[in-house]
Amino acid sequence: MARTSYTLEDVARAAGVSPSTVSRVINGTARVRPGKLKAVLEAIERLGYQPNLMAKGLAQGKSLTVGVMVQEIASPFYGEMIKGIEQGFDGTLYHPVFSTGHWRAEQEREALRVLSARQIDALIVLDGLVSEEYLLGLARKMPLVLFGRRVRGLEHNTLLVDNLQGAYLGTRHLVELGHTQIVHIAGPAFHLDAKSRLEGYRKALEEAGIPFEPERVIEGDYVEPSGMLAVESLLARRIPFTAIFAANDQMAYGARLALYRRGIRVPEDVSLVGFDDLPGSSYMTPPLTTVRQPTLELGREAARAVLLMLEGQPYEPPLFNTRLIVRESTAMLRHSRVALPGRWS
Amino acid sequence: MARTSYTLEDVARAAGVSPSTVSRVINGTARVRPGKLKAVLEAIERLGYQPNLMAKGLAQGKSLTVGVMVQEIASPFYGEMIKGIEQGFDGTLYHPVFSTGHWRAEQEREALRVLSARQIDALIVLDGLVSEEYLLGLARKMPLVLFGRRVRGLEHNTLLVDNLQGAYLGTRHLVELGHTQIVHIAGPAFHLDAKSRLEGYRKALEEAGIPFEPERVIEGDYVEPSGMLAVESLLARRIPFTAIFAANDQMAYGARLALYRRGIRVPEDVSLVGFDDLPGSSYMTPPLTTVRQPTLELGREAARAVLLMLEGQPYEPPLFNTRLIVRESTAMLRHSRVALPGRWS
DNA sequence: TTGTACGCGTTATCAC
DNA sequence: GTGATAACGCGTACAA
Repeated sequence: MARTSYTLEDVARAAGVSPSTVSRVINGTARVRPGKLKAVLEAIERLGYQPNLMAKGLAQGKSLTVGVMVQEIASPFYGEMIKGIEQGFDGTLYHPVFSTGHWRAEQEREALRVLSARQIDALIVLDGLVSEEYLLGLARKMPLVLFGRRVRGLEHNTLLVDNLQGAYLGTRHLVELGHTQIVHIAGPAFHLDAKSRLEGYRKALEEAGIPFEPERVIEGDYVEPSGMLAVESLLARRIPFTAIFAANDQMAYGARLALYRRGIRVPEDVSLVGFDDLPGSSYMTPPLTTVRQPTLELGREAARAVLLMLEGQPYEPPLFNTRLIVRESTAMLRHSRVALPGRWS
Repeated sequence: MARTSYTLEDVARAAGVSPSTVSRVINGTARVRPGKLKAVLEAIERLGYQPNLMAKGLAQGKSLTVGVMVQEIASPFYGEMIKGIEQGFDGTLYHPVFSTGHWRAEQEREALRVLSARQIDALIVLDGLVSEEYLLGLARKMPLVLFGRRVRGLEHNTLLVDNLQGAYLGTRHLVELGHTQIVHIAGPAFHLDAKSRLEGYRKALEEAGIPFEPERVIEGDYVEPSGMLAVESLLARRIPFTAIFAANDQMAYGARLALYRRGIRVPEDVSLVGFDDLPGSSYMTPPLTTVRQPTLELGREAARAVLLMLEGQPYEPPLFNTRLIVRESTAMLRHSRVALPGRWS
């Protein structure tokens, strides 16, 4: 295993100039005589020289690396965001480095520790439970972009989605189809999004003059099994319903399976609405009506925000809107098929 | 923004020792007098000192970073592998850094370039089209672990899954249920896995005395829409079938939707088998019978292999087995319901 | 056992 | 314009 790669000095020697000149050519830091410029460029080409980013980082006190703390790397939702973040850094000198928190404050801190040891220049935090003080402390040290949390003092670093409006749209869609017995499978109570979506559901009901009943809200944890359990619980408690609004698509998938197991048809017997519009939702059987959240764009915007902050430019985060995607899991309520608890349990 | 973090020298000063002693304490490079050791440890603790990995890397010619070239970061399949890789490096000093190739040789090279600029110490390559020579060249420079490809000379760096056997199991399952009109939605021909799975399908048919008919094989591209198109093409050409073996779960999802659209029931009219056992497959309607590939374990093993190679230890890759997961998308063939092309098109 | 001095590959600050 | 020279923060011979 000979020398693994060339150094700036090698290039300088090959081009017959000083290392500083080579550096200047590479970074465009200063003008150099055309002749030398050409010689340097050729030498770089010929040797296949690649700058060592660690050395560059050491010298400049930068790492050209942006840390991303994500909760789960293999979830369809975060997957899209990660993809967006990657795209956002594409073509720049910066590169994202990921670390996972698994929704546990302790692991999140560990993840952040790992990232900071790598001298990240900026940080993107997707959801999580780590304390606000901790985040505020980080924000003092480097550009920080937050998603899914609201922290006082970090308003300008936070990407917001109008979850309340989205949930309102989803629920109103069911109301417009004639449904009145609409249950809600909510997300975890400590989750900001979940709270907003519950509010949106409530708002749509109230607007339609349908009484809000707490027993019609089941709290899940944003993954499939909880959606399934929610439906089973509803059925076991003989709570009648003709429509379900799930706080995210994954729980809607779970709910859909529970209904299938009981022979309850979607959408003939029960209409189902999700939230997120995951890539798989258009392939659910039947394709899922859901509230689209611009996940990919959110990731791209997070990267864009970081890049701007890194340049010292001001950043004003936009409010992201959601939109209803009507597919085939929702249908007009037909009275002959209203859910009869007795029939299902 | 004051000084962002402490240096080894700060710790040395605080502990009243020399920087080298601090270094020795941190790396356990040599024994130090208990008194000083204690002082150093306390200083580290008190200052909250964290070593600068870039400087460390520069000094040792290592980056403690492992590059991972993956084709798609937001796919359920690669998502699981990435998760496994992350888990595999957890608790070690190494950290994975990802870059995506999108199944395009040019982008793959770019991704590899980006990674090598970061001085990665080792590389994990998941699938792809970049030339064998290129991979061989990389393997000469650093530990390399390959998945999804076979390259002469890199046999000991390659993680292999017995795809042929898996496809055989999936197809045989259909045969055992009485099916004889079994179509295959294959993966891209240039894909090694796809070829093996096609062979497995063929082997199971031949073993059962069922003639292999090329027109019953439709080539897809491993994503949902192609599975949908495959079924539509079959139907349009009035090729009768009572069972589908899809080369991966994502295409099975697409096929399932096409069947739903035509009112063809699964499994009553057509049985469906996939491959991979993605996290979502147990929530398909009906839950998908599929051939499980130990994706998470593969990721973990890739990390383990890299770690061993990094230590200069010999590595002998195991052959990963698949196993059939029978769920509800397959059923005994009932003659009264054999697919009648006339009825469906 | 411990400290000093140097080098890792690059950029930044000087003079020239 | 250009080239020495000194950092950047750490590991590591070497000397003590």
